[in-house]
Amino acid sequence: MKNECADCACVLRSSVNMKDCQLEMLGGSHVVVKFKKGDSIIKQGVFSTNVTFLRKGMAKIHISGPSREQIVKLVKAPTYLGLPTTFGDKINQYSVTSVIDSEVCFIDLEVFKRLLGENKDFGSYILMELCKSEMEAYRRCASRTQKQMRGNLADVLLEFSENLFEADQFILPLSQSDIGNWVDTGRESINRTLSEFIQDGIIEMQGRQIKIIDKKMLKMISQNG
Amino acid sequence: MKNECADCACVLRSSVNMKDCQLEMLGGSHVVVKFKKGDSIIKQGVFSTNVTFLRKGMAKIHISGPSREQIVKLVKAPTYLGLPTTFGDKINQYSVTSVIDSEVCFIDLEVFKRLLGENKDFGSYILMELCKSEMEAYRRCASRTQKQMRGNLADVLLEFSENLFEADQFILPLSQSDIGNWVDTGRESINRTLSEFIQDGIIEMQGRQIKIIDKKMLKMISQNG
DNA sequence: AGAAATATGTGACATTTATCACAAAATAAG
DNA sequence: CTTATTTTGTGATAAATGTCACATATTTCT
Repeated sequence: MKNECADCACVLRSSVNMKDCQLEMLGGSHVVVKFKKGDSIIKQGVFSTNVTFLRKGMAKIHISGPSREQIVKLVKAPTYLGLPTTFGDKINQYSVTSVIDSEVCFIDLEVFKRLLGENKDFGSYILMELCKSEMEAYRRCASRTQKQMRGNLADVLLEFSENLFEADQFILPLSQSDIGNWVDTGRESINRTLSEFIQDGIIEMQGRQIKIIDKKMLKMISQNG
Repeated sequence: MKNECADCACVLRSSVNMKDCQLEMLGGSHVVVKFKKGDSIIKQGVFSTNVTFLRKGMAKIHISGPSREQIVKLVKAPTYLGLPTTFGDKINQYSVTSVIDSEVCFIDLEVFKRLLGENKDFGSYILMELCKSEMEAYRRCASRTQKQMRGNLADVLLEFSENLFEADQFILPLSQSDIGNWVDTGRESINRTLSEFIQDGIIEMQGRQIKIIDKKMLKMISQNG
């Protein structure tokens, strides 16, 4: 396989000054693996000694809660997967599953750590990422629990449209019951609320193809709760 | 004021190898401030250039959600406060308020950053802390949203008993409405559920003095949800 | 100490969401 | 291409919790 690590790393190059020898070090210790839609990339409870980087595609991060599986967030490439689970413990604390065909780069943990120590920029980049995602987690949790259905579903649709696909039209990569697991409700409620949105002319839907018609209204719903 | 930084830092010494010169650097750039119960230590939305370390006491971390204030977690000394908010952005992303009389050490951000770069142990210690608290946030959020009242309140009581005070008897540092803001419900529900627990002989209560009688039952309630 | 503000206890009632049940459709598997 | 499995659509009902309304304590402030 061609060494695609420079590509991988170029994502970081914009913000991080990475020396060629460090790139080589990365290049020498990585494996790229393809995952199909629905394949498990990281499994909660399993021992792991790799840092995982999502090169292409999209994945859901989920954790098994007291009664059901909870989707914590959806991420798109390029991004590291499971940094917190990698550093805190050798045992994965959550699962990651691809939701569309994806490519993942597995990097040896020791090499990664050495890099962190050697390259100050890289270290603070990772630190920042962790901080951002922790803050994000707090905000989302507060949002989820305080808003009700319509607000939460609006958030999900906006998240797809604005962050994940950056388009007003997209194909939902999740089933309705997954969305339910994301916003803490049953699939039935999701289904009903989607129907309401269609009725109200906020979105159009055919199968999993979704088109956002009235984004302003969606934002209103997201805000007022 | 006597330079108490060696004390402060000794917390880290167990896990981190900190050189004396580095300790001195810290010592030269810190200010210790006392806070009374209820005082605001960090205010969401305010500009900040300090790293904040809780030397003594206990504090609540809270964030303003869409409709009300959400308590994210309670922490006790010794611990850093607001690392994620300090690094991600110069503007505080959440608030921290002392819930009992406390002492806080303000450290210059630049000095802290230099230290991070110089001392690899320290850097990875901080990294780990961030990872742990992110994982904790995920777990808690899933728990909160999936359990109902009794389960959540049981969790809160156990958190006080096992982690914060490490005793079966303690004085609640939060009002019932604060607890409501913590577990996403109104003060009325908290009140009623506390009464139930008393009725069931699980706890005793006089004013804010709480005594846990049947911890086993409390854990049962916490688990089954 | 006395007044004002904040916190607690408790009932009645409305609302939201969870749950169950079952049919129809769409996808995946052989 | 046909069968099995997973998803989606929709009604009826139950259960949990949010909300409002007051009374009573308790704390804080001057």
